[in-house]
Amino acid sequence: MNRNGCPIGTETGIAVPEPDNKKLKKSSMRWSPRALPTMDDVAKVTGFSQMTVSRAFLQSAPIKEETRKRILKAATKIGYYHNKAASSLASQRTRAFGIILPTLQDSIYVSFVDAARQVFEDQGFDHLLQTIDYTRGREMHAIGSLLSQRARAILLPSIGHTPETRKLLQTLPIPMIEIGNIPSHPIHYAVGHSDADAGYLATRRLLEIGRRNIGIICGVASETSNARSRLRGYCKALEETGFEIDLKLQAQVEHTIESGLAGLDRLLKANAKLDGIVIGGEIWTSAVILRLLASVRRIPDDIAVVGIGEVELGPYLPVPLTYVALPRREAGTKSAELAVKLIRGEDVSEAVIKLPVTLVIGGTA
Amino acid sequence: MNRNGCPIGTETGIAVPEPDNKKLKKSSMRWSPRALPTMDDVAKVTGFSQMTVSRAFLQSAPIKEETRKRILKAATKIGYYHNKAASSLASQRTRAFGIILPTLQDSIYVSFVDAARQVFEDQGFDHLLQTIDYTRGREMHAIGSLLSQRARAILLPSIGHTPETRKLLQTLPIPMIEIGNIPSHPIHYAVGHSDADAGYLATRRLLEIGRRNIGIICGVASETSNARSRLRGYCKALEETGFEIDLKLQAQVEHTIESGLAGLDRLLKANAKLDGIVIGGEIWTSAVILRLLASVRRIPDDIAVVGIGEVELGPYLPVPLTYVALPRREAGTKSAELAVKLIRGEDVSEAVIKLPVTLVIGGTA
DNA sequence: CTGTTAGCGCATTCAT
DNA sequence: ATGAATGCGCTAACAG
Repeated sequence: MNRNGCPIGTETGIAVPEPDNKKLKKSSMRWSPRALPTMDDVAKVTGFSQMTVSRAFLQSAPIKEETRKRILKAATKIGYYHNKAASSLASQRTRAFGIILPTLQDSIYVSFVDAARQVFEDQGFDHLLQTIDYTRGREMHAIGSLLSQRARAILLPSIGHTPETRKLLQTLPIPMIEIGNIPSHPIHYAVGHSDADAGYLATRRLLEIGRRNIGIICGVASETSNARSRLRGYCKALEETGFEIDLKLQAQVEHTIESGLAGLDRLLKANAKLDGIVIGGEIWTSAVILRLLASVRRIPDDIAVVGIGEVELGPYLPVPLTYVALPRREAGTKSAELAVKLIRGEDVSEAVIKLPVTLVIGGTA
Repeated sequence: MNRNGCPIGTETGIAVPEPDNKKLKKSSMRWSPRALPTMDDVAKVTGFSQMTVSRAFLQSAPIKEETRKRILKAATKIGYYHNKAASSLASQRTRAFGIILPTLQDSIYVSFVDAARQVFEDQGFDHLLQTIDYTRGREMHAIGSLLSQRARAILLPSIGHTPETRKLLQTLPIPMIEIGNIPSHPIHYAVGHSDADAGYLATRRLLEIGRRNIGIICGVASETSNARSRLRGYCKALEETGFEIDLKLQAQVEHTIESGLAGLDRLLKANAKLDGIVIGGEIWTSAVILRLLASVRRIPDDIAVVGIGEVELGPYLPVPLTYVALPRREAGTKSAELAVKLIRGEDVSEAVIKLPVTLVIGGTA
């Protein structure tokens, strides 16, 4: 900082700094590959045998603590990194789990991944992250990649398996742990919640505060299982209270904000007396609320709104969001713990772990 | 769907479905591990030698197309998956790149990762994703993990290397490609943009529409290099126009919405005539704009706002966002292409690829 | 185009 | 607690 309170540094603008790197031949910017040291190299340096060096890197091997320290120090010094390919080939196993995510896009799975990662790391395991971006074809690709890397188990979203895929997944040699909406017939194991419960809880809230014309915006039921489940919970709540199901109150939309807003417009146009909305997906929540406010509807006076799933902006919206919280983080922890137990050959009491969804009351309903 | 337009399915509620899995002993839910087939197994089934099976899985190996097809079909049938550990051990190389992300949280890096992944996949490479959640200690952990997996190059954010880390990174045996704000002294290679340019462009816009008391909300300059750069660009624009730098117009805040809003409040309190704000981070953008509107300021009439970085909600805010777009996706593509070229031993013309930032004009400024 | 031989870097098993 | 021999599953280099 200079006295004006602004950082001192290179000029802003067109100038681009030159790298000052010794391993780059200045003239040609070509990278010269270098081979990494092996355990034999570390052995030679320390005077121990290759086997003892190996022991220094293993979890529980008989080795004197001082020896281990000496070896690890020497290894660091010469730039040795434990070769996992060789290690897992020799030991006939890896210490890695796979995680498949539908998308990185709407950061829904962030807390899930974070929680799972923490468990794996604490237990000395790696995790291999794959994304499929809601593309069916990429799911098998991701699984293939993880199996090629000999992941010990795979955590994957429960959404969107076709019956054929499901059959194929059944036969896989490692445990598949489905996350999110618990499927009616899990492949192997499942950890998550019931999206039907979530839809039910959201709709119940609106009914309880006296709403009678309740619409829902959600994904396309024929395509995604969680949209199907949320819609089912919505219908159940309505029917329980003696309301008729009205298709005009359902907007099944694509997974984009634009599409969600179009769905909202359809709902408003087709239902003059609309007084409640369930927003069945984080991606649409903020935009729908802002659009409602922009159209001079008061929330919750004119229209009450309940979201499904937490959104970061929720507490900072003009009216703080009322929503059904889904147990993402807990699912991450529980599923990772389950995975670890399984590959340890431990007995697990349940193949399905169902976590509760909870209503968080803000100001929108 | 039934005639009422709602999905038919299992009851909502407490009931949890039982898995119908043959590989699970019903009584104990314990997983029985199975060994995966090897190339020898495939060889036996097809009648070819193990080496020919190997060729069927190699990128460019002399093998009759019909033979390859037969082998691949048999492999699929018996559930063989190419063993990457053995493969890379034998071939003395992997086909994997590492990507390190600061966080999955604010989905800033989604388009970057997506673009990079696409390049890698097209070229037949894997990618290994690691997250460090802005924690310094985890960076070396992530790099170590990637080196253990023998990644051929690493794409990593340019933010937040301490001088010591930087020195260590210099000596690594594989190319490090820094992404995002281009550092003044890249470790090896860098692909990205200038955050100083971004700050400059945002501030210029506010000056050009006649604003005279322009504040900035950004990260803590002493901690993150991109906050430092953005602040520098902001100062440069002001000084160019002959304005004094005023510390009261700078809010350096933590990477949370809460903290950003507190910063906004400080700016408003300390500067009665504040008529422009640069929001130097996606995480704060939507919340700051909503708070301004809630406090009965008109945008842009009372206060004009320019964001740095695109936000998904931008077009759907009460006033559509004016912002400086950062080349995330292009950086993903370019950096992945660079990585591939490097490990192919190809010559690259530049060690630093600087991509332009552009002003996208909405309604907030 | 296909088969044979050797060995990648490490962990297992058995010695000491 | 340490070392020696052996082989994990695959690919490189050669032969045919």
